[in-house]
Amino acid sequence: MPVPSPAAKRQDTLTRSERKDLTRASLLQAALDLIGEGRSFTSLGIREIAREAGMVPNAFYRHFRNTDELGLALVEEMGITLRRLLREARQTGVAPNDMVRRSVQVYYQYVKQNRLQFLFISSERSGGSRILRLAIRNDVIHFTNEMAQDFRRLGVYPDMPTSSLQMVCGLIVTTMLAAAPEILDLPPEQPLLEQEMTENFVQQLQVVLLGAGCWKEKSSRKNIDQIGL
Amino acid sequence: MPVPSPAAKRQDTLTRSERKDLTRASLLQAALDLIGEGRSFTSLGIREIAREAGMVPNAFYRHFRNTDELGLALVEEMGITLRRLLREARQTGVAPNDMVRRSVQVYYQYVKQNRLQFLFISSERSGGSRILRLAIRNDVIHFTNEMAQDFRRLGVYPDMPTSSLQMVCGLIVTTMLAAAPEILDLPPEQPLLEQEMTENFVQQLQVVLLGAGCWKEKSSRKNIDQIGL
DNA sequence: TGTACATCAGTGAACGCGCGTTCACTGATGTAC
DNA sequence: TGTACATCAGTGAACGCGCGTTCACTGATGTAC
Repeated sequence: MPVPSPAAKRQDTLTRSERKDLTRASLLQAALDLIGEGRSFTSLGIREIAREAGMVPNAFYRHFRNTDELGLALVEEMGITLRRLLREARQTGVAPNDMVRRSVQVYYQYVKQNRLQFLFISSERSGGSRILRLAIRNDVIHFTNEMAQDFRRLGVYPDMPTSSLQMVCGLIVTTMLAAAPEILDLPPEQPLLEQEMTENFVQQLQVVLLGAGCWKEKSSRKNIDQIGL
Repeated sequence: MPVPSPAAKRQDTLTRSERKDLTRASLLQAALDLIGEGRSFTSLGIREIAREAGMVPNAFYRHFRNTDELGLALVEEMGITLRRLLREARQTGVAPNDMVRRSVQVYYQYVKQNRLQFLFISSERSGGSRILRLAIRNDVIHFTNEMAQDFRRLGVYPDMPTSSLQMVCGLIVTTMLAAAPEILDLPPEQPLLEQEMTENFVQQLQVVLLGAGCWKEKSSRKNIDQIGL
């Protein structure tokens, strides 16, 4: 009879609900892994996910009623990931030089490190099931508002009304999220392409921030129209 | 025996290949219709599309080898739609007042009128099959470049180098495309929500154009950093 | 112009397969006494 | 602490169904003479 390894022994001491949580987590991970293999979440089936997680198909029902419900759990995970991103960005602080470039680099690394989650968000944000789409959009709005609060707290654009600050942050978030799928589709080991994309991204954010700096409610519109567009 | 109606008679005079083109078009329309019913393109099947088009499943193969090939045909249609949008915007000309707001209204109407196509682009732009995704991204780059050429021709930002103009147009297009799914998910008959969304959209574009107006290659970066972000 | 033959868009039936869902079950974990 | 029972996460088998794909076909349209 084999002596149980420390790991096995540790597993043996888990309670039933702890084991259940582990299985649930492995279902979530299985779905993400399948997405990582190029499948789209919308096309995943219960049997497929259960198989990838190494269990019998109907065991799925002990954890989720259908794939949409599993999707909502993934959205929740993503919410946590986004909040973590903001926290990290906050800790980077308001550096004096090249702030935008550094933020872009942080974001770039973050997207690559959380590849599967960003793949999931990017593709389900406007495709697939309506329930999932709205849940993601809700989280994105949340994220945008938190960013606006951070701006306020850090004294960025101190004279700007809150609603305008939210509008500007919405624009930044849109730009960020649009960049994610391009980052993820980038062929690996192509530092030149990578640099070009990053540079483009940096410049776009600079344009937005510059515009926000000049922006003053209604009064500025006339000036814009005079620019000639 | 019934006298053939003028329409039927006209149909009778169609050549074989003309009839084939009509069937093909009805398959494309069937796919779009199913998307309009809330289905995502990725999850559509050959049998489903053929059924919606009123034909036997295997007739599908006379026109496309698989759903991806049909998707590429839809992307091509979309390319035409986008070019039409640019042409219409061009004809509107460089009006002196409230240019941005008017452009947004044109775009808003355009998205609603071409609802199914924009639903298709929005959801397949970053989800689903890689082939489709890349094809759409290619068309979007094309669209962006054409917009940049229009800007140049119309003398908008005359001192800006072409690469920067493209960067700015990329930002505008990103913002436009991000707005599409929100426009499409808007509950109907809610003029207040509609107005809020439009207003937000207008302001975001104003910020971008304002920023582009101040933007001057490398020299401006220092200023941005001094803003405090 | 009329006839005989070729083409080919669409049909109808059939196939094997993986799907979602159900059912009765097993046996380890948890609980009450 | 030990025992008897309840709970319930995961199993194994089965179901009916719609899927993609194949095959031989039909009959109107097109072509060659």
